[in-house]
Amino acid sequence: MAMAKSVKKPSRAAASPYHHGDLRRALIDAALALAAEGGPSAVSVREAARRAGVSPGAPFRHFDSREALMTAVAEEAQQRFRAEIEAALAGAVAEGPLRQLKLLGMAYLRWAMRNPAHFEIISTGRWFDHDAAVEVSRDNADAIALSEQLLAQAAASGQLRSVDLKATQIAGRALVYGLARMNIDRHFLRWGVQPEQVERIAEQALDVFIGGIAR
Amino acid sequence: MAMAKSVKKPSRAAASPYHHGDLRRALIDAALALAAEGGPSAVSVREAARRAGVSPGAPFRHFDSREALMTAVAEEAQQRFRAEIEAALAGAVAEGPLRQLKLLGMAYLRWAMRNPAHFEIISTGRWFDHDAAVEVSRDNADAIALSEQLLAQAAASGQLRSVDLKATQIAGRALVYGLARMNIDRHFLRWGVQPEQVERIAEQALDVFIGGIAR
DNA sequence: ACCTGAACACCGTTCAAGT
DNA sequence: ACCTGAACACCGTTCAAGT
Repeated sequence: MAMAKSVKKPSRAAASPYHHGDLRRALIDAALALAAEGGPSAVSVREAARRAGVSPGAPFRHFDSREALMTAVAEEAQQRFRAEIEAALAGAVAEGPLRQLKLLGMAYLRWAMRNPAHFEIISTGRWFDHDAAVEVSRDNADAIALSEQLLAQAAASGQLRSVDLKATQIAGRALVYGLARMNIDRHFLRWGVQPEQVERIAEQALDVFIGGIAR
Repeated sequence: MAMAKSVKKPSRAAASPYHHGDLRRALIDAALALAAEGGPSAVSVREAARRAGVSPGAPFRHFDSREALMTAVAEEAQQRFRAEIEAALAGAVAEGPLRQLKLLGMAYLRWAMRNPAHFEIISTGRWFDHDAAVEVSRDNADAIALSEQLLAQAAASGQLRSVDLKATQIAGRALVYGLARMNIDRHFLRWGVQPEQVERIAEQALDVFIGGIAR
């Protein structure tokens, strides 16, 4: 009897619903997968629990609410987003400020367009409590500061047409966010742009913008 | 007894839950109000029914599903959106194409920013079936055609820097959609823009863009 | 300490029954 | 023809009880 028990335990470590191991992690992964499959609204605590093989109440040991789970999901997505942008900028420190701005925009767009549901979660703000997501807020402030700095550099070396840096900065962000959003909201089909052309046309739009602000 | 009945009927025409009069209209209005109060996700068939003073099943006599109700709401919102844009352009037929583009953008942004929830419904596409919303699709195609025409006019009279009209057109739409979306998603607070400054800064961003594409 | 399973208050949707 | 009210299958969340 004691032996049967000791044989059973290790072999059923994954199958047994009791003592999961890292349920918190499993729930975040399930939520990320659900979002990728059906959008942020397809994330449900009960379905995440089902996929993790636990009862409907179990997730509430790890997250106070569905919103708290979404906040953790957002933090995870934000980390991936940031990593992609940092990698893109790492090899471009020697470039001019407008070139760096373009690379920043392209990295932003690439990730947003290849991970539309995860991008939607971190940017829409309806899915979780932004103030509770420390990393998301910090990364965002960092990105804003970086674009401000690059624009100031460009202005200082006489590369810009407009003197209104704040409006230029916001226009630039609105452009990339708008492109990412048009992709999420399936606007490109109405604009006659096929899915495989979206990244290319987005890059061209970014070129039009940067060409426009440049002297 | 017959008299009591004939007295009762007219005086309770509104209070009596039976034979509503125009339940369809009342449900659309309730849904519009719910959206304005708590965003599109706050629209529920049951709550709309409650506000209209009918039972939970009653709405399904008029709408096949929640999505069908949202489609009707979107059609109504789209009509208001279109009316605002047409009014703004009506007095500008004599203006140059770039000036008309700016007025088009400003009218778009004004309505989007003053009716964020209704704008979100018609533009997000997750809230209803776009193919079932004939008016929304038609209006959108019209707006695309108009901006294309204005840009072509500007190009023909040598007013543009870039030759890539398609990319320019998409960049312009991404800019205004991005600004409207940043407002919905509360990004402007993170950018240090107070609510009462949003429309002004959006206009400045639009000026930067149009100044940028102009020769 | 961590999870189950029943429970409660919601929601969308259906359908027989009422007027 | 139009609406009620009960029902069903969901969902988020709580909580006593199990291990």
